[in-house]
Amino acid sequence: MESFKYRELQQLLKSQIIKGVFKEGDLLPSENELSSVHDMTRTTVRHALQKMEKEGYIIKKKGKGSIVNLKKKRLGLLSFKGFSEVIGSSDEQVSNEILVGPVLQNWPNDFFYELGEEELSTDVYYLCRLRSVNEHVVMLEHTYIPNFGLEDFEKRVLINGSLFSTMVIDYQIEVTSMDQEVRAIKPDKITAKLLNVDKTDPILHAYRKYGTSKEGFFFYSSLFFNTKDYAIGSYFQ
Amino acid sequence: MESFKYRELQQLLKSQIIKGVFKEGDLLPSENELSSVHDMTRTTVRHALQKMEKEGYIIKKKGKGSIVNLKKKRLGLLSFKGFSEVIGSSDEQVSNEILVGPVLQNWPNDFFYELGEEELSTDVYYLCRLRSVNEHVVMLEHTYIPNFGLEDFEKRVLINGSLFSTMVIDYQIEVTSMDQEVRAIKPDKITAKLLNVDKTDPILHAYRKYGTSKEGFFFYSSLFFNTKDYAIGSYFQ
DNA sequence: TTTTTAAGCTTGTATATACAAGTTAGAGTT
DNA sequence: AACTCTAACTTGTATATACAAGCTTAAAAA
Repeated sequence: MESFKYRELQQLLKSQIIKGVFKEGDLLPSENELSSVHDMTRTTVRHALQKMEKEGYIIKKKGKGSIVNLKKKRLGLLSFKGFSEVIGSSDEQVSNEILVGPVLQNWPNDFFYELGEEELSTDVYYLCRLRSVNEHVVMLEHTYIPNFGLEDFEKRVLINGSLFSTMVIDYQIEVTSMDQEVRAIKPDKITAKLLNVDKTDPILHAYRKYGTSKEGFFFYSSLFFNTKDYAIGSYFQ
Repeated sequence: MESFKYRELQQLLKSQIIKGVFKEGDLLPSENELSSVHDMTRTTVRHALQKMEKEGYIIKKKGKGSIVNLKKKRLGLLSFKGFSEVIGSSDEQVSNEILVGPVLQNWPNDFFYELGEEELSTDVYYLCRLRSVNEHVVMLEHTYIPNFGLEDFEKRVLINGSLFSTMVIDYQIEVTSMDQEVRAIKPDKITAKLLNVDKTDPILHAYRKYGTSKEGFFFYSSLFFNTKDYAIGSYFQ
């Protein structure tokens, strides 16, 4: 583990944000305060904050401060959009049901991404989750996480129901990239039933490969979306 | 126009990259060279380069230099991925047919995004394009561009067949954000015929709103994808 | 010839400092 | 009570400097 001052501050602030020490809309301590408290120059503090802004954790405002920003622009996160309103900020109810808890198993045959030798030599955590918005099922996700030193992963409870948050806080692994393939398909029988759609209804399918800050560590998802009630919204900048 | 040293360098390098002074894979001059040539500290040069890296124009490598990077990660750009190979880098043939050239017209009724008063008070350029890969039709795109001082837009030829490049070079307008809504749908009769799919085949649909560097200037697209032969690939970091 | 080493390039991290410019709250005025 | 303006905060831009660490190449050693 390389250890740089700016990186340590970054990790600290990030975990504080995720843990709720600083909440959505809060101001972080000022750059001057952070620099004196953590005994580093403001330049170093700014370096840390710039990285965090780039990753979407905060928004910096001149003359104001650094504002905590959790809902937007997190990498690979897709927000569900209603036809007129955005979900999450309003009073929509989002639920996250784990159908199959993290279980250690072998890799499936004909896996959807090509795997490296190291990956193939380990077993893999499989996780199946169902997401709903206002009682409407919108997403079915199959996740595959290689068992590279994830201690007691099957015993962890997902923080905020989020795999990403859990990885950052419990394992200091940051998701840094995402590669995705999207298609419109007709659902198979089981998927149709779980998503509560007719077998003639078109659904959306995505294969994903996530890259992380841990060298050589990737994890994978196969996702099915019901876009009848809610479209998939995404925002890039 | 605010004028900062780092911003001037940024603009200069960007335009040099787009004009081809520095090509894909080239190394930019080193930070020390840039700092002495343009009479600024390396810190200021680094500030400019960091912004450019964030925008995807370059990739910085420690010990190596700043590498020009045009093909990847440009905002809102979706690459088409074959089931095994990526298109564009290999010898796949991509064609871009304009079905309806830029024509000035009124806004359609019930437009898919809510429009501002200023936008509604102008007319709009409509553009309909069909993209194919190896004779397979993969995308149908309807684009709507408000006529905010776009001189002679209907006479322009799209640079590299790209609307984005044309806007940057001919009008100095940079696309800075993209908001998108995606659904899986059954095609209507006309769309099915254009995309060369059966009317029972699921296709992918997206509404898009693009934000630009020009205050208050947005443009819009409605896109239909045939994902039977090629999935939609995207990569984020 | 092959390998090792070192020098000289590159970017990355960090300190110390100064002034510019946006925001806000309170003292003083009207 | 309502207003103005200043003082004190905030982040943004910029300089000058130093050393660390990754990459490349060419000289030196095996």
